[in-house]
Order: sequence, then C-alpha cells, then structure tokens
Amino acid sequence: MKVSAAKKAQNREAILRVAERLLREKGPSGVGVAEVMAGAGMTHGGFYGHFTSREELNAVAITQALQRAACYLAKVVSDGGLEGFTRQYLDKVHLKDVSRGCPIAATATEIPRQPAPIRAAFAKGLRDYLEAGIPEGTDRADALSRHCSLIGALILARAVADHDRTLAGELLLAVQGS
Amino acid sequence: MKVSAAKKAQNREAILRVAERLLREKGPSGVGVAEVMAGAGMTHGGFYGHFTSREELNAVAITQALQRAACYLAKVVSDGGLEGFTRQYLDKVHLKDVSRGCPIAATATEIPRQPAPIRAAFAKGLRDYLEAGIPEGTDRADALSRHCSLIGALILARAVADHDRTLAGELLLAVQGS
DNA sequence: TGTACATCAGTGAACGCGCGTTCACTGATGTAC
DNA sequence: TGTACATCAGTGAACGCGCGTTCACTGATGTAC
Repeated sequence: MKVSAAKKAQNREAILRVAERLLREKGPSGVGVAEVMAGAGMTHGGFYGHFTSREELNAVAITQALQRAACYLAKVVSDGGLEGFTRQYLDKVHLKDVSRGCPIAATATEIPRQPAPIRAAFAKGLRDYLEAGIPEGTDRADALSRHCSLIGALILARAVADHDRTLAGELLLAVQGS
Repeated sequence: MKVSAAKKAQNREAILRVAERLLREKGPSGVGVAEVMAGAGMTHGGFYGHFTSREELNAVAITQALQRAACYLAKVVSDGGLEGFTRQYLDKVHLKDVSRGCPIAATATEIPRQPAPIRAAFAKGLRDYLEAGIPEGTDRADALSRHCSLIGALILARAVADHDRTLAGELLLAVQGS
C-alpha cells in the first residue's frame, strides 16, 4: 500500500519526532526501530525506506535535536542574556520534562560509546549550540564555563531527583545563584 | 570444581573490579554478565553464586565506585582544597582515562533510566561524594556549584573529544580558569 | 478526461544474534568420625 | 593424622526474549498514452 509523496515526507517527520523524544527519554541506545515506527503509527518493516540504519536515524535525530536546542538558546539569550536562560534551564519544570528538554543533558555520557557518525553529529551540534549560547559582549570562556555548570547541574539533579529531592533542588539552586 | 572460601571471596572481588571498569567504559547497561565473568577469569554460569542478578551487581559496583571516588576526593581536597582537585579533575589525563576516572562523569545521564536500586545507590553515592568535596570553611553552595562545573565540563569534553579536540580543550580550560 | 500499468511505501513474517538466567553436572573443599 | 562423605563454587549447554535487519508481498499512487 503505497502512500503519496507528501504522506511519505510526513511519515519521515513523524519518525524523527518520535526518535527525538525517545533519544531524550532513553538515550541513543534506547531509540529502537520497532518502537519508533510504532510511535509514528507504522510497522517496523517500513523503516528502511526512510533510513539506512538505526545508526543513521540516531545521527539525524541528534543533529535535529541539537539544532532545535541551539535555536531556542539563541532566542532566549538574545532576549534575557545568560541569566534569563539560566532561570529556565535550572527550573523544576525542565528538571522533570526530560522528553522535551535539553538533549545534551539527556544523552551526554552515552555519546562516547556511540558509533562515529553519532559522535560526529553530537560534536558538531554541541559546538553550534555553545556558539549560540555566548551572548554579545560576554567573555567566551565565562560563557562556556557557565554552560558546563548548567548542564552539569541538570544532569546531576536528574540523576538523584527521585531518591534525593533535597539534593536535586540544592544543586539547581547552587548553580542558579553562583 | 568447588574452590576455597578465600578463593571465592577473591573471585567476588575480581568480578566487582571488572564490573567497576565496565561501568565506566560502557555505562550501567554495558555491564554484561558474560563479559564481567570472562574478565574475572570465569564462565558466566557461576555469576549467580555471587549476585542475585545483573542489577544487583550494578548497584554494588556503583556504590563501590562512588565510595572510592569520594574517598579520593576527600584526600585531595584536604591537601590542596578544591583548586588542587580541579587541576587533576580537568586534566587531559583524566579526560582520556575513562576506565579509571570519575564514575559520575562516566554514567550520570544513564542513571535515570536504570532500575530503582541502581538509582538509589547512585543518589546515596553522589550525596556522599559531594559532602566529601566541600572543603573546611568553604560555602556549601559554592562548592556544589563548582562540582557541577567540573563534572559538566568533563562530560562535555569527553563527548566531543575525538571529533573536536579544540572544543574539548577549551571547555576544560574555561572551567579551570573560572 | 479516462484507462492501463509500472512504481514503490508500507506490511508482517522470518532470521540471526546477543544477553540474562536456569540447571544438571563436576570435582575440589572441608567437616565428621 | 587419616578417611569417607556431604557440600557447594564454578562449568557449559540450553532457553526465552528483544532487537536490527531482510524480503516477498500488497495495493495505492501517479505517469504514459
């Protein structure tokens, strides 16, 4: 049952949308062909009409997720500088919203274990993200350091969130106020 | 072929040693029963004489790894304060030495996806680690924030290390100097 | 505009592989006498 | 101290399951006339 070209493009979008969500929720190795296709309303066999492999899907999903994040970052930073972004990034809402939140904080420690194309996509995406996160007239090193704090704090807070809510909150607040 | 009680204890140590290494190299989901047992010089069947499940092994391995890290942290901090620790933590040697380096930077983003016992072990271990990393007379929030920076920087630097050496070095340096 | 036909997007069964776990077995250990 | 025997740590085959990938098939699409 062939579908129209428009519908095919739409299906590809749907696959990527699900993949981006799973990427954040379960990491790169948690993006499964069957689950992604089911989430997009299809069966697994059709997957290879859109991507050559699970690995390629992951690389594209990571690239898109980081681009989206960089785009959002640039917007918020141009409005309220790094302070404005910090407030949102370290908010409890972001702490809980893994599936739509920062793709870096959701995947970073798993990247070194991924195949080269995925690592390359992440490296390029992270660079673009960080470049987008240096406000006009801000010292570059200061801004980079700041992003390390933000991402580090969110990662650690999430890691302990459901067993040590106190520590999670303390970490977010400590970086917020520093 | 039964072995002596002493040898059995020794075997358990060997299993845990390999598990701790694999935990850092491949993350919690990369700690495989067969590989751990092979690394310890045994076959997989004997595993369940030492642990009830792969999950239990992971929880114990994480606890031990974080304890070791906290112990080391306390020592370095009591000698040279957070500055002394920072220098070592952000060194290129540590960047490359994943298998014996900081277990937090090696696993943190995968923790929220692990079963509850593993998450609990990590939460407890991270708290103890951080408490050990607050030098006498230092502001608690400042120290916590500093650890977020360090861990964040190392995680990001490792994620891009082999595709963007420049950025990796820049991140380590930025946090070093801030 | 209508018709015949080639194309091809998606289906679902099948395959191979890795992995956690189980279990009957082996033979060294260590205890009871 | 020596011997017989119960215990039990480790072995390796086997099982079930999930997952990535392949492939013959289906039937709607869209093109050629």
